[in-house]
Amino acid sequence: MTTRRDSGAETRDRLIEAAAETLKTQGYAGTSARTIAKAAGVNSALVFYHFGGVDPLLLAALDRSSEERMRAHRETVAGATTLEELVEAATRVYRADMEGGHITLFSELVGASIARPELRAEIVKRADPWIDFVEQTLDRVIGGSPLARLLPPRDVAYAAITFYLGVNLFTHLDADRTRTEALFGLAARVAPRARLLTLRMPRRRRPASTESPE
Amino acid sequence: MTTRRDSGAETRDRLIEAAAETLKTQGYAGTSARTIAKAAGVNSALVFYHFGGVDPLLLAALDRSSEERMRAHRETVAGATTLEELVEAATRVYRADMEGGHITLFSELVGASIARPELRAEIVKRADPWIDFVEQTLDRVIGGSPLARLLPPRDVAYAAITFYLGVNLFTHLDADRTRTEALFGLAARVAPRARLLTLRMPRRRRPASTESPE
DNA sequence: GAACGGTTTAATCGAGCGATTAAACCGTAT
DNA sequence: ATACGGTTTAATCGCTCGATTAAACCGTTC
Repeated sequence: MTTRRDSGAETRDRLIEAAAETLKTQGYAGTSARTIAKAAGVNSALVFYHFGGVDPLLLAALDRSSEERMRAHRETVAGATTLEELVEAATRVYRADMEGGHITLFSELVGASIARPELRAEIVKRADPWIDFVEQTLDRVIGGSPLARLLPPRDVAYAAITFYLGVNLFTHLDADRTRTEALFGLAARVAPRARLLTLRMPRRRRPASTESPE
Repeated sequence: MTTRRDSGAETRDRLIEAAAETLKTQGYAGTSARTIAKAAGVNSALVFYHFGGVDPLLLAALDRSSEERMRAHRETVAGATTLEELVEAATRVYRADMEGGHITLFSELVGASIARPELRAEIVKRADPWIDFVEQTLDRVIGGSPLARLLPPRDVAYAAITFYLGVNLFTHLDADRTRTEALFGLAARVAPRARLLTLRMPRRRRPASTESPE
């Protein structure tokens, strides 16, 4: 029973949905209050009435997608207890976010924030939870192991996010997705070896004094 | 001795320079014929007279930067004969391209090509030589080693480019560059171990029959 | 049934956009 | 000296942009 009084909620919903879709398919440069409103089947002035502007609407779209993905990823990753399982879980995460367009949403806004200082602060605020998430997950799985000293979870988290952001751009150079699949294949091939590192590297404790004159 | 007749060459030069600068600092959305021309101190109609449009000018700017960087990188990487040296050389490559803004130039255009099919084809054409370059370099250094079977140079090249594109976006989330420095630190810490993989992994030649059911 | 108020609409503003054009500019060749 | 032609300029066109506004809409409340 949709009364007119609270019909704003549905309009906001449609706008957020349309904003996400437009940003994914048209990029930031092709995203405007008019194009979003048209995709939502709604008057463009409502973008400003409900959200105060285009950028706040896009951030709302990112927030919705982010919350949904974060929930899904926490579940995906929760069961992983070895590095091998974690790499496999991460592969599923990348693939899901890539196919669902969440990476595009995220990285388009990161790119857009180049020329918009006020937007950048908002994006950073939304990126930090993801970095923390990766760090905590890594720490849970390899924390305390010798590998964690070679690869500090925080730093690896930075690398993972960097790679994550790059995936979006790379897939656009790769229309038929064969190259992207090669990336997943690479991860799948490396994953089984990953655990070997955690187990065997600490064993190798030779006096490395005479190692190599370079 | 600049005559008016061939003054077009200098104008083209200034436009290319200004186009690169504008794209780096303002992003694609903030780059227009007018903003570029203003930065070049030149009438905006000359963008169309000399280049036929904004996008061709931006591609020309990318080409100039690309050629210069490719030349520099071939030199940087030429001396590397071990995987460790190669990782160190690659670190210098990433750092140089990041600080010089070439990554921004590249990835901004990749991002812009989301909504522009005709631009995307041009970008792909310009990305392939870089993928080939990484692949050939990897093949030269680790080709034939058992590591190359675990990490096929072509696939690793895809991963390197993906990471390369991500670096640009990540640095924009990282105003003070401490996180980015952590990435370089990570590479520096991993590099010395990289060679161990090439040397010691082939030795481990156990009958892998009972390894893992998976 | 009349007033209220959250929502929606159409019209509009000034600005910047890509692109075009006619005219002016000015070395150079005749 | 004069005409040529590559280059540059200012003006202009049609368009889309973000944003605002007054009026209309309509379920709710009294």
